[in-house]
Amino acid sequence: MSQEQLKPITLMGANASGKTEIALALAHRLSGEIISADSKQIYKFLAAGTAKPAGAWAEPPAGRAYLVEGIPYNLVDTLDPRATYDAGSFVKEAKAVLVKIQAGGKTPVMAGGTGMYIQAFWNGIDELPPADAALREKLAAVARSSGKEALHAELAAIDPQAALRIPPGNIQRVIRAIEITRLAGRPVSQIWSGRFFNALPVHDGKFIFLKWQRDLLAQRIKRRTAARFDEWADETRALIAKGYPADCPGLKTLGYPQVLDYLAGRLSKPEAIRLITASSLAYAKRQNTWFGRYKNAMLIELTKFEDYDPAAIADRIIAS
RNA sequence: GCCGCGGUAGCUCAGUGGUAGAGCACUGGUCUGAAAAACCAGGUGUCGUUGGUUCGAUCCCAACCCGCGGCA
Repeated sequence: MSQEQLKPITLMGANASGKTEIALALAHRLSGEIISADSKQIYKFLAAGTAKPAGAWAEPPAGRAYLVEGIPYNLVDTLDPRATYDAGSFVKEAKAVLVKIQAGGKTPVMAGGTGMYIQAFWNGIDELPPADAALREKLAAVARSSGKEALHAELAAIDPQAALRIPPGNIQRVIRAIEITRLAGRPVSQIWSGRFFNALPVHDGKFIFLKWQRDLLAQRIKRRTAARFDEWADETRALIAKGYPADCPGLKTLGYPQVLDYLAGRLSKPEAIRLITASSLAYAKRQNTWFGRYKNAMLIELTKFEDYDPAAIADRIIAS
């Protein structure tokens, strides 16, 4: 196996675009292992709701692995839904996995739809203070009592540059900017190096963006949501029965709030499916906007259903 | 058949005698440890149809069409 063949393949695309099947086809052909770049499939017990690839945990002598079609699928099904996860953790873990895969003489295939994680992985992220839940809650309380504008003004007072870049309505980012500035002791705008944004990802290997024509993707999402809804409802009911709070990080995932509303009788099944489909589509739009920036990615456009042939697409990627 | 209510954006609806607006949807975009998150921008229209009154009607009047409810 040459060094060239051990270079990673990064496969990006919106939800329901069929990345998993293509990644598996690639792994079969290249003797590869998959690294999932997905902020929600990382959680245990969220399967139907996150379209987690169906697999099983194996405990071979070589080590514990989640296997899908016999292929190790890394960074899925490992985290408790009560735990938080973030881009920094992903970068650290994914880098370790990448090294491990290559050391084993296999080809890493990174597949996922979480653009921020993929970008953080390739561009790196600046050394920033980690999240401080207590501080965040304090700042959120300020926004609740005095308003978002007041919190934004607080940011403007300590870092006018950052305040210009972040709209007052985006309270999450306002809080994060204040958090960094306070914890680091200097303005966040001076800490941002610009390496994360303002640059195309400096990737190694192949860099692929799988893009469906919108109306076709809408049909795929609609079909998939309806098909797995009952299983999704069972899964969610079981989580609540196990004592997981409805607002824990794992359940703060697209669609679960609607499923919870359905379980509570606040939404009918067709209505829940309609709402979930709509927000999945909105999410797909954001994903495509994100990946669309990557002019250095190989674009695979799917404009009819027949275009989706995982084996053929895998061959095309390998030949590129 | 009669009575009542309604017909305005893709949907649910607000509104005015000077050609119209909200929420959601939709379109484009932003993004540094919550990212399946959190945001920013954009109104896309035969105001059911046809007449009448008026300088001017989406609004007032009449007839008609359609929907819902009630009475027959």
